[in-house]
Amino acid sequence: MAVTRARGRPRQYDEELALGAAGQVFWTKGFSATSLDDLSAAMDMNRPSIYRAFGDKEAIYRKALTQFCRGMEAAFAATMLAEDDVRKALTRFYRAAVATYTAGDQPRGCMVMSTAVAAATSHPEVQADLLAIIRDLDKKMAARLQRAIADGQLPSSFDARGRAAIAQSLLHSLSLRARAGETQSRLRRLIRDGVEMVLCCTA
Amino acid sequence: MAVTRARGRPRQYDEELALGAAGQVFWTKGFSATSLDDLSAAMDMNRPSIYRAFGDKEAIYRKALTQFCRGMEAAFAATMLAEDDVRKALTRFYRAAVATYTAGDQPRGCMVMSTAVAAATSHPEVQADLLAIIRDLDKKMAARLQRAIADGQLPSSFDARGRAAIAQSLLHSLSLRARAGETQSRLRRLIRDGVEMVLCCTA
DNA sequence: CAAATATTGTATCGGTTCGCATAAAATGAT
DNA sequence: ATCATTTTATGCGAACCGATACAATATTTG
Repeated sequence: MAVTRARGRPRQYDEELALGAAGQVFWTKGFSATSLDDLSAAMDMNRPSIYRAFGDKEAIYRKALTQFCRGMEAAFAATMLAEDDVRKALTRFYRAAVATYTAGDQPRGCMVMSTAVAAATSHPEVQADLLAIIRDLDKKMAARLQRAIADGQLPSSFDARGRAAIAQSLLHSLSLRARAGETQSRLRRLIRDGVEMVLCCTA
Repeated sequence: MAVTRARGRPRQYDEELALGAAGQVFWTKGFSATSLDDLSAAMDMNRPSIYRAFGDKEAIYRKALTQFCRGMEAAFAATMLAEDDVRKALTRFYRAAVATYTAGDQPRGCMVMSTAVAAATSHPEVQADLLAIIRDLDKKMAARLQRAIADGQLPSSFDARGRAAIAQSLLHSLSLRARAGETQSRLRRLIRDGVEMVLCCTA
């Protein structure tokens, strides 16, 4: 059976693409510095269409943030989960993160940490999103460390949950420093030292 | 000799106080979400007076940021430098940081990390300030760790500079998590684990 | 073809933004 | 008392803000 097309006038925009374009603007300029005209231009949609499709400015932002997180999860899977050796996995993960943080004309860090944080106080739902994102990564990270324990790469005394938070703090710092314009070499060094730190066994 | 008063109409505002009031608003709402009307109300000055006294919005923000950093430096001295034992010093420092990050009705994190980061891409001078602030704390932290080595509390093989960056990454994470609304107990635990991490000797 | 449905485009609303021009007020100097 | 100087206060304007009302367009269904 053929694909039954929707009833009315076919939409010109691609939802995923439009949201991605919106995300780029938010990522660069931040939530409140981004105007609907900015979004309209980037998404190639006029404002009424945007409202109809995604809701108001906060709703657009949150949808774009969710999309960004899907990308992060994919990157986590492609680095942390795809590599068996924990040390290599962590290194690949951080390097991939820094690569996206510093990509483009100017470094932007992580969209979540660079833009959601500022918006959190004035927008409770964004704050809730932010907390959920952080805790989710804590969980994923802890699970990966737990796996390393099961694989015999880390001692059973290793505190996976505690270290997971430490591991994420490194990511926070990399994002912040990247957006601050820190040099690649310093970021690389932080990764190197940080990985050892996260995995080091105090015994 | 008596204090020679200024020539014209005496100013009603106190520079330090007004800047502090401005900083509070910026800290809570972020740079671009803060309007001059917000500042005018908080500083108890009308807009033209603000412009005359501090310049435009960005200049006000940067001055407020500088004032905030002076407070941070004082806190650093009161905790890290006043305490001889490194472990206790670090713990006191982080706890003091979290205390200010979570003070008030709603947690706001650190003003620098919560607001300057978002503004950095659109305001190059703020980005430069941000980088300078980060590097300055790296230096101060490294010097303190170096002192601990000299005091015999850490082995001479201890990499003070590398660990200083790690130590600051913990601070970044605490700020971020605080603003995200993380619970006090989780923040405390991160401090506990983090201090051990920073000081742990891989040897 | 006509009706129903969905998206797009025009045009605009009321409110807010930043920055400034100008006047008023308060002091010291002469 | 008058002038010079400094700060405060009033008020404005051009631009922009987010959001919506409404008409036009394009497609499926019947």
